[in-house]
Amino acid sequence: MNDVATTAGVALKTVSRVVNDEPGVNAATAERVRQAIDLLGYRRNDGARVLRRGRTASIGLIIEDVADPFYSGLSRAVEDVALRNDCLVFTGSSGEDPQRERKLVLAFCARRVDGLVIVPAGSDHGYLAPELSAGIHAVFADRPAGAGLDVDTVLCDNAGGARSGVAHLIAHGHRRIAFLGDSAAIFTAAERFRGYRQALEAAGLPYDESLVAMGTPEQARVQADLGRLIALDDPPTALFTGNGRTTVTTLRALEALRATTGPLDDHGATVRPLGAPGPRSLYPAGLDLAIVGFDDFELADMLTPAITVIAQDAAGLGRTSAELLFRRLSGDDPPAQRVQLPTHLIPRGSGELPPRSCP
Amino acid sequence: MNDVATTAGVALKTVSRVVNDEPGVNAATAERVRQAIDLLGYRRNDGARVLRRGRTASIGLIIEDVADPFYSGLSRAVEDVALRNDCLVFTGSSGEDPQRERKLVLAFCARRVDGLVIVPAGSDHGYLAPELSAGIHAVFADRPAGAGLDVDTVLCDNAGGARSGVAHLIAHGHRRIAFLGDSAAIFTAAERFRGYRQALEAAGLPYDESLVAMGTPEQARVQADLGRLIALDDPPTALFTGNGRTTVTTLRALEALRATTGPLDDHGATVRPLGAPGPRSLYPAGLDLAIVGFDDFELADMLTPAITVIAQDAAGLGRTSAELLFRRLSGDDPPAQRVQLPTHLIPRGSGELPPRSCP
DNA sequence: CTCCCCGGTGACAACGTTGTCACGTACGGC
DNA sequence: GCCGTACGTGACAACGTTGTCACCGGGGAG
Repeated sequence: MNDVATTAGVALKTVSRVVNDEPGVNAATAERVRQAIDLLGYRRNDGARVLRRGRTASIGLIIEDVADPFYSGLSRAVEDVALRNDCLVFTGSSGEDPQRERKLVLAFCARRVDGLVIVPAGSDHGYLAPELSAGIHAVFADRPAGAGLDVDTVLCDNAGGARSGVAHLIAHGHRRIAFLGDSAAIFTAAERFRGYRQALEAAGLPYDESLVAMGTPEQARVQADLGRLIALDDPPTALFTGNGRTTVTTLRALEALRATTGPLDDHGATVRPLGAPGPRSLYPAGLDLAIVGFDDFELADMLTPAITVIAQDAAGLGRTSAELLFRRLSGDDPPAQRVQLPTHLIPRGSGELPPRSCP
Repeated sequence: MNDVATTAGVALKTVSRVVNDEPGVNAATAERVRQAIDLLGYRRNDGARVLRRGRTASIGLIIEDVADPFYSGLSRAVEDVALRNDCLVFTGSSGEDPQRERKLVLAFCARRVDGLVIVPAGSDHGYLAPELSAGIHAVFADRPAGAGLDVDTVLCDNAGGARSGVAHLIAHGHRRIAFLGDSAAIFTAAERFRGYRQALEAAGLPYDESLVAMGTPEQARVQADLGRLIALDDPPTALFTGNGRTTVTTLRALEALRATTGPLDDHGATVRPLGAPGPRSLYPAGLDLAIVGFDDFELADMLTPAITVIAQDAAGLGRTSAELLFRRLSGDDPPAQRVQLPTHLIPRGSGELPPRSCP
């Protein structure tokens, strides 16, 4: 900028004015400055600008994993809102690791982002308190902040969604419904489990601990759990899966178990055209389970049978969080609020299967 | 930092030394400084640090859409490499819009990112030249830079992959193979189309323009094109789809066309257990097409039939690009290179279907 | 005893901006 | 002729760091 000023034969401040489209510069002078800028290939250093002005026009986004479709949808929505506010986005994946989350948050704060959208991995966010009181705004998305932090929070109706999914299975005649979910330490998983129990209770069905399997969505674990469920004296006729990853893993595990057992030949199984409603399984008893999954996923509608899901709105989560953040950044300062986004059930076939007839 | 110095009763510079773990500070003094830091909740302002030192320890990543699984895989890989180099990542989605790409790149440059990983949407990157000569390094991923820019580039073997996919179909007896791809203006689409023609030529098969349909992967367009293909006097017996999105859209379009035509009853169709090898279609002649798709996608293996694909390595693309970038950032300065990553064919069923027997 | 070196510390400028204030000129009204 | 005003412009400090250099006192070598 100094060079530009010298070249144009004006003072530093005049260049600054031209660069920032500030009024009060003679048109001829401005033109001379612009020529110097082009000549020297000058670009304003936003870092210095930020240092002087205080606002960085950037926000930090911390999610569990950009590569997960749920979070990448959320991510894109945040980015769009940010861009609309002339704001750039630092993105970081915590990978469900509270240490990495903390490191990223603090790194973003050291860069003096104006605000943060956080999908927390950990449950202790004490480390954020100094940053918040230093004026960095934070919004928690998908999961709430640890105790003692008074921040805006945007959640899905996890319990309600799970409740309606399980109720849907009950309405289709199921009485033994298993719950397969993520580790109970994760907020959303716990909430969905709560919804599961609420639905059972509302229908007057007993809660049976042996029908519950929660943990990391690894194929091996899920498959082992499914094996155990099927081997029960009174096995489940339906599954409720607690998130997209678990749903897919469960489908894969079922496929693997079927391959082990071997498909039945046509005895006792009804052949149905692909995609037709009301499919009946070709597989051994115990493996023809109804399924409802929490969270929609690509191609759920193209599987056989198509998978009934409780859809949550990842983009809505991101958009709402970002909008809340920018409202605060623009000076608005209402008390911290908690927003809950609705879910909705998409019946596709797998959730409408009746309990298998021949036990 | 000034406050910390005052509180601890030392000079500014001493605090700086403590904060940066520089040697030459008395242990007792350092301890006093650290207490003052904790007391005041001080965090170093990395913006100012950057201003003074020149390096920002951040890079910019521009992709087409974070929400697309291919790019989100790439994105995650870049992020991981960056984090390993203690570097933060600005992410931006261009949405295939050259203007937005340019805006994002320039915004990142104004923030003085150390380097850029770009999946270009446009083909004119003249605007980058000043930035490059200003010392910002750039690596192009997935698609090459516009003419005249001498930068590192990491690509997939698009032509080779498509060639092997089409050759696979030919090896399974197909002679009429349609190509459904993205707009020919997109580099990868053009390359894959080139591979398609190479494979035909290598097998001595004629190239028939009426078997080609390129454009945006919208359901309506793809469906119309499929309708046209099927209505040909000499319709294709196999499809090669040019990217993941197009593959999925094509599957959906086929499903829709089948629904229109209505499924056949059992006459002339062989019933097969789900997931068993060598499926035969239940659908009307003309709709039981073999398919090979470029780019793997989640659940491709769970569809009926499972979809044979040419897998490309999105994470590898991201990792390689980022590593190339960081090698340059660490001072290495070899001439710009072009890396090509291999693809590999994953046979799953849909690509091994023979041409339909009854025409 | 003198000299030199070294560990510990601090003063100061610089990084590239922008906000504040003040300067100088021209102009219209009294 | 004088004042007030408006406009165009510039000097300067400040943002929060860090690199450079200089200072001070103590201890070992000569």
